[in-house]
Amino acid sequence: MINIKEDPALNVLNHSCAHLMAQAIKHLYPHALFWVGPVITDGFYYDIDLQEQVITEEDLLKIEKEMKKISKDGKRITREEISKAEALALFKDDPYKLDLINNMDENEVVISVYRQGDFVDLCRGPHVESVKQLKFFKLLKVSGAYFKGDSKNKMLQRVYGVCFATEEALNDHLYMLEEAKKRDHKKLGRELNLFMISEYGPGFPFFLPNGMIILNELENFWYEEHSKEGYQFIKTPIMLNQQLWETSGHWSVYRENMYTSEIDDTMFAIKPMNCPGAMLVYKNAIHSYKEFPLRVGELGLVHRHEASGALNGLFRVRAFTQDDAHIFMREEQIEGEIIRLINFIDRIYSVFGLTYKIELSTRPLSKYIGSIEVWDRAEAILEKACLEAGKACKINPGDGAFYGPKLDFHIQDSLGRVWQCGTIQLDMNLPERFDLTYIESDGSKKRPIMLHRVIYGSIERFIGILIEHYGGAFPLWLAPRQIVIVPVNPEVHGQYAHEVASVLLQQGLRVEVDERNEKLGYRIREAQVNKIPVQLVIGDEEVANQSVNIRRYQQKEQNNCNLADFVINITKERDGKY
RNA sequence: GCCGACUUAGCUCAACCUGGCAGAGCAACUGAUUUGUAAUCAGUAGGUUGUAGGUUCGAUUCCUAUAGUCGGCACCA
Repeated sequence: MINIKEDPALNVLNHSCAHLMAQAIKHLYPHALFWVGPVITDGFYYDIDLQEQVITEEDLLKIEKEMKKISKDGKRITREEISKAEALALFKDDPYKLDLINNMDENEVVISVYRQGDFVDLCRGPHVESVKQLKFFKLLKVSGAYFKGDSKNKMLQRVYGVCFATEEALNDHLYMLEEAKKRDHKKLGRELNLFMISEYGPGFPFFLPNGMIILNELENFWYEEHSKEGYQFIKTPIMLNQQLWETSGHWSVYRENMYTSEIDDTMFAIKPMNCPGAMLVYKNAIHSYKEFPLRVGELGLVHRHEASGALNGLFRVRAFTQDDAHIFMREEQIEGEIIRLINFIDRIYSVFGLTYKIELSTRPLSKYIGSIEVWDRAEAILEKACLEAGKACKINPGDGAFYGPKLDFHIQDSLGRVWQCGTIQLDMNLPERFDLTYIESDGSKKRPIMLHRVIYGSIERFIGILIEHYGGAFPLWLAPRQIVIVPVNPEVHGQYAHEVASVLLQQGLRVEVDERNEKLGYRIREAQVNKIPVQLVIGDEEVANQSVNIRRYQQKEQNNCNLADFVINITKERDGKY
């Protein structure tokens, strides 16, 4: 997907198109006031205060029409540099522009306005020379957006659009958006019977038999890989009492998002995070430096009361499984452990062919605990580890958790939306709150360093991302239905078909025999539609040669292969994920 | 939670604007057909139109509320 914001030519084009849209909206809604209209990754938007009026998606065509009219008129776009006083005078009736101008320092920035016909806007530019150049655009959606991004402020209306230099480029982009919609995990999840969400439990996903297979494969894979990395595993309770959450600090900070229930006059909360339980496990024994780094993993089911409007298929749910682990160590072990983790995460993602970006989130400006020196040191270690591991790392200033800095791994879905999956977080809070200790080599009691980390992030979300990433056509090891055997004539070839099936079943492959009373073409089509990786057709020839005829998903060619070789090849493919 | 849109058979959609017996394709089921690589033919069944109110002689259609879903915002794994 093209990043319009980072393409210099498209950036200018889209920015100018945002102005064109604003001009058209001003024509149609004379009372409209405009806040800002920036370029984003997939186009542009403008935030508008329509004062009681509403733009709905139906109105977008009308606005587009007006934009085309203005574009045809072909007015030049001109730049003027003005003083702050002049700017304040020019926009004296526009509180939004006054807000912007008042926040500008004349000595630092040049204040400029751009004019096109009857429209003038405060803007840094640059812009195209004439509105005539803005021909191939499309308004895509309209939504609400809080003024200055703060939910305490009033909501403005935000209209999104996109602009290209040629009709082909625009059409390609729109086509791609349509294609991406076909990969939507909610749609594929229903079609392939992977999961469902009932209105009786908004945000609480149900996994269906096919989805369960994917879930189990991912969990098995996770356990295997973590065992190799020296992890131990635990399972901590779903519910723990109020006192524990007070100790962890969640009761005061996170209470709104926690589900609670009273048991025998004591308040309990369903865990929104696994850490406090893991702390109790650590404290259950006395630990020595010799055990470090102590890696304790847990596939932990957590529940969080997420805002209703945030829910979105498997991407955002109220109950999910974190592939959590807590690692306890000495300070000098941090860097090595983090490098090791980055490589581990990289290896896992590469199995799925997922690309990702790492970001380092640093100390928040206000709400944080611990000393600045400790934060600086921790951030430096994270950044260094990232560089040592050979990964680029963008810095997100002030985005860290209150308890420590973190490295976040961001993966893109099919619509180009970015999801945080993996994260490595240093925690400077919980070891203190739970008074965790270990015995140093000199016999003294010391406080261990602890970090939390996840790789999938949430298995539910990760499955959503995988569904879209693969477009529902999973690699063999993950495919819920791996092989369909289609006897040409079930009555004649059915017996051999079942013999083949039982050989494959013994290898732990997921096999079905489709002996329905339907034409071969029908059954093949059905297997293709259901994105089943391997179809084996069996007729006279195959029975005679003790062979199978192989056709793969989305391929037309067929190959004959004797059964024994096929079994070897297919199991090798399944087990060779990397 | 906020803004907007949407909700009709298992799925995809029609009828709604302009109130008057709720339809189609796919899937399912039954029968015929016995099939060589993306849809064989015929038939059957499937619905308190998300829910609750209201307007009306009459509501899937108009109005109100509510739930859920989707696109964003805010939040976030």
